[in-house]
Amino acid sequence: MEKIKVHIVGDIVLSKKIGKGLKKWREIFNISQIEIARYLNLSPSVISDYEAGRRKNPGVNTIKRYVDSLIELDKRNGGHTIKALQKILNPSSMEPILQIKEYKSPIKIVDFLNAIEGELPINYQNNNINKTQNTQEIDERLKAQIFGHTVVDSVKAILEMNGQDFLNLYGWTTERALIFTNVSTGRSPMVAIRVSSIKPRLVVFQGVSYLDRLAVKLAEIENIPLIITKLSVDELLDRLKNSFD
Amino acid sequence: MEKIKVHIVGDIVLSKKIGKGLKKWREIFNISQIEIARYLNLSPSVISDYEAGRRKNPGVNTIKRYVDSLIELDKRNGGHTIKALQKILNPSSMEPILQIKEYKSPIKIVDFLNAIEGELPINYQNNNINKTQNTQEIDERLKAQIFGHTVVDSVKAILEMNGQDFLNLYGWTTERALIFTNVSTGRSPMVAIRVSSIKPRLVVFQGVSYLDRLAVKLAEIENIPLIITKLSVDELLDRLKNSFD
DNA sequence: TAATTATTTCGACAAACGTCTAAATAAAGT
DNA sequence: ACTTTATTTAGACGTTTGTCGAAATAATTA
Repeated sequence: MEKIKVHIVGDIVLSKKIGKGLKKWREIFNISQIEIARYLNLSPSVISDYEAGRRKNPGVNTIKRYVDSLIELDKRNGGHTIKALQKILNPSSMEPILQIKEYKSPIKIVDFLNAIEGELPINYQNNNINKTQNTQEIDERLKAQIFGHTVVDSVKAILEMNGQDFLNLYGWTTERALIFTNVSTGRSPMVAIRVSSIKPRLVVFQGVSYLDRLAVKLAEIENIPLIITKLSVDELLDRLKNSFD
Repeated sequence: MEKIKVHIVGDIVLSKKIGKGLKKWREIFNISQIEIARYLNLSPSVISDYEAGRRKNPGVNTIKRYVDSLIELDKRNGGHTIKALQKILNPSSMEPILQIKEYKSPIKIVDFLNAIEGELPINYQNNNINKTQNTQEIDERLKAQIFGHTVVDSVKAILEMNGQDFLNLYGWTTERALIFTNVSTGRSPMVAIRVSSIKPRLVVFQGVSYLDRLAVKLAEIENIPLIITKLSVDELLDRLKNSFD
């Protein structure tokens, strides 16, 4: 919110014509001069004077109060303009999460892999794109530890979650497995991880019909081990529920 | 560079004490009051008055000239502070962006659509999923206005950008067209928009071979008009460059 | 077409700004 | 300790801002 305000104010102050800058943002927020005047307890002609550039060097308080009014009035209108920011501040439904668990002690990825009958994708093992991805290095990374897991229905997640929601997948640590069920190709979940700022330690796909090449490549770029399991959703949830305690 | 200036100016104007805000940035740039005074052809006491908050509501030109002097004097001294700030505020390469433009005045989406020979996807028009998506409502939304556009190579964008980079696509307003080139199915770009906090006003796909159904559905959920263009990348960039001035 | 609402234009005026100059104080350098 | 440089403080004054209110114009609605 504050960051957006800094950008709006900075943009207006640096406009070649301050008045036009004010008007531009008022139009973006879809608010009338009369509404702003009422909010600020000013005559409507004052707002028109501002936007017409009657004064060549308005004071900074004028700009601040004008921008404040845009934001507050937008809020009152259940405002779309700052809706994305409001979404960030108010987490929405967690329904796409099927199971989330923090472990009492860290678990090695190789043990996790065994518990869910997971396997590395075939072309992951034979990949020549990243020459460092040899057997020895994969073994090294499978020795890494995780502290929890989150199971997500990937279809629901992609449809219902936004950036902030994505952060909520991580519990208290990102050192965890992120498990996507009903995946199909795997591209969408991996793209979502790609654009997210926070990365899991391990990604597991359940329900793969055809593993997408870009998904594999993105996993490599992110340096995240990618595992496939052929268990059903119920069986997977059961195994996870009764393990790692 | 301009972005840094917007950030500095916005930060100063929104400071609880403008004078302290000015001083903070002067100290960051490691420049003396006397240097600023010389640059601006003012008496040194004037700069001190500014920073001491002698006047409660200084004019925007005062702030602009002060910040200009910081930037210009830093440039003369090798630009070290500017370079450091660029790293902080804009960490990675902007290479995936092919073109970014702010319009001098708002453009109707319908006019934009005509300029790039854009069309609505077939199943978008006939879709029954969202019953409100009838011809009349689509026409209404095509009357909406945009204030700029960003053209992005979608393959490079997905591979090289993270969440913060995605915000950089928006210039100074989200009321813009986001144009993805070399799209193929369109699913990845639309997923990326899905998980991003900030949404464009309009999405354009270039280079579509098979339009993905999920991409269309995501556009509807986000309430973002989705347009397809058959122009080549070069032709598209050319048309955009020479339009909307 | 007429009524209503929104915006623009402009004169007026009290308050505040922008800047100078002079003198004092603080900080840095020798 | 002394000198030099940087910064602060305060009085003064011409210029500009912020705002009101009235009237006119433009846009929207009935």
